Amino acid sequence: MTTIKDVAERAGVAPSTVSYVLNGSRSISAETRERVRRAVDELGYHPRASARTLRSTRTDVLALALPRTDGGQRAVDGRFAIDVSDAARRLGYDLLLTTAEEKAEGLRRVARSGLADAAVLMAVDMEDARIEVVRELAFPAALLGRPADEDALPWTDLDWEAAASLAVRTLAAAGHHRIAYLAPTEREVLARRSYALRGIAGARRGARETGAAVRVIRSTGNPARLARKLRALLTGAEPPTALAVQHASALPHILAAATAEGLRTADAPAMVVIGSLPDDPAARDLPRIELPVETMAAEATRLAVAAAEALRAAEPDGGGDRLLAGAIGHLLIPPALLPGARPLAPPRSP
Amino acid sequence: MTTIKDVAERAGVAPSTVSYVLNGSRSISAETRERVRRAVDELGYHPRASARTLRSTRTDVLALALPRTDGGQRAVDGRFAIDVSDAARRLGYDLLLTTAEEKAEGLRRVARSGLADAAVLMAVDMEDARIEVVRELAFPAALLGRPADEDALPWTDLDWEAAASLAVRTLAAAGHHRIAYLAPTEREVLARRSYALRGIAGARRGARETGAAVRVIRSTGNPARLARKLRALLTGAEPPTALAVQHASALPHILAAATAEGLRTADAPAMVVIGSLPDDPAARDLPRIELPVETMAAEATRLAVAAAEALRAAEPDGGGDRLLAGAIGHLLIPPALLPGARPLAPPRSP
DNA sequence: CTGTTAGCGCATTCAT
DNA sequence: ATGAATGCGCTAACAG
Repeated sequence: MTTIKDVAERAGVAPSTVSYVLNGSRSISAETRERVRRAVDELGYHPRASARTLRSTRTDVLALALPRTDGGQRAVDGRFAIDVSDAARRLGYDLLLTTAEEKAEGLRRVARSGLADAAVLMAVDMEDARIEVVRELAFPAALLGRPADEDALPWTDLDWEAAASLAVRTLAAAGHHRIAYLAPTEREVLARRSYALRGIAGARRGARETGAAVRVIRSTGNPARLARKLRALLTGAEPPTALAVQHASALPHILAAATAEGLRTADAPAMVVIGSLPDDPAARDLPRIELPVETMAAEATRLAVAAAEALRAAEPDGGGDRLLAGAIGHLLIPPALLPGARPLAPPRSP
Repeated sequence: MTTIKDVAERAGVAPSTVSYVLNGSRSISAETRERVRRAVDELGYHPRASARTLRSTRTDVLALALPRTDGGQRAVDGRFAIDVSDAARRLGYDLLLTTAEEKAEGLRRVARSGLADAAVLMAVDMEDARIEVVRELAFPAALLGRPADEDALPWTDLDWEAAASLAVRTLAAAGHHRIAYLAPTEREVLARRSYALRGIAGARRGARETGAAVRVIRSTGNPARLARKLRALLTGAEPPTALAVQHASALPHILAAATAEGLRTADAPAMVVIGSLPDDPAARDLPRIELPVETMAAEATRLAVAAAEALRAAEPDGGGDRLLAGAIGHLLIPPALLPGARPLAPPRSP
């Protein structure tokens, strides 16, 4: 309830002087600066964000557009959300969560009401409707994921294709000729999620590069169905001798099934995991390519902030949105294979 | 860039009329209402949040105060964050994440700058410094966790004490007389996190109630140290025949160690899990008491919103903060034991 | 340079 | 249904 006027009165100066002291946007004599400082402290004054924003058209808030997903995915999404929040805070921004119910409605609402300066978009699809939305609104945004059109907006992502290919090549190099690639869930594939499609493409590329037979299996969020699928795979004709697993969140299920069906996972896993969370204890002992959550979060945040600043810089002139197209940055993160506790198993002799 | 004035002009009415139409805070003739509606659509008008807030002193934003935790915990916290975001949206609020770096600084900043109408506080400690902060600022808040002082603020929580006690009693009823209780990490215990201390208290109570010998072991986030701890426990003198596990996020590690050391987890687990996430595949097959994330998130959000509304209702009078103390709600959620895929193992004969 | 005055940004709401 | 006042902080223009 205390305003800049109260502070000014108490310090015996004009309101504008207080503003200048607080923003440092002008030199003020050390003596009055001190007086103002003291008045601020004594009154516990803090500028009203809404007033500041109304005047300056900046909110110092970033929006994070989350997808609406099922429970299994939420832990991963939430992890990203927290890391983005950390990164944002380090750049002086707060983070507003936007769980997009329908289409891009939440994002649209946040952008148009001026609740945020820029947005980070999670769970990017190959052709993502939100890209059109933010462009149409000329709202600064960065993608946490790599869309089909790489020049539409700045983005960052793990190189899923390279990761999947690396996983397959690693297994092939260990002597495996029949490999199963456990992709993300059917649902994610059908939604054309970027990471899912690129992972599958990478698996296929790995097959071509090595000559190994790679069977791509779409996973499922339903544990019972997943177990049946895996059993059918491992007990069927020409079963694979190794597994590359992109559906990392189901790892415990997969390990259980693989162990039960004799894939030698317990003492020497014939398995590589792709995109596991850095602290996932289920993946810890396996050879794996981790999801670089922190790097991705930091970079996407940086790109979003950069886009917001570019817009502010361009605005005064009037040229505006065309200019921005040229300055779109990317960060494609190469996969790193972590060895796991035990070396990769050689294939069982048939 | 389009304002309420533009709309008014296009519709041939006064700005205030547009406002009334948009907020429905007054009856307007059907005819002009239509004209205004059309003008809004044609211009794509959306009210500026900062202007609205400046005037009305409400933001329709809720703050979520997150703790600063290590990676392992972040997935759980993030899950909560998303569920709170969902719940908030359903009540017409957006959610602002506040990763509290030092003490309650983030929360304080958000409250004082008027960025949010109320806060939900996560990861509550027994004596939580943030409680004092929000009371001092007269900022509406609800706790996602049960503090020592249960009447300071509204809160909701799983009844961890009852849950731990139930877990111990369940194991005892299955014939186990020596039980180990794997509590949360040392770090959480030392931070005096409410759920950790109450869980341990419940385990002790369970021991008293059943006469079973219950050894409480604090866990650790370091997998290697955890493995050593478990090995020492299971191969030491008088090893437990069953495990109650509150450190659910380390479950894969714990299962591995328990299996290796001969606790019969693989075919018939002598184990109950307390506070696992609803979709955690690692806990799925075990008898467990799940963390009711969705219920807790919804309730905490509801309480926070209720607190905000109570404050708004009280404000005009002038009575204010004293009034609120009487209307503090709680929701203590009783534990529910889910059976797991296989029945609980009888103890091995010694 | 340092400090002050005045006007602006936009939606809400009380009188008229 | 309208006009005008209001909420709060920023900043250009002005004065010392």
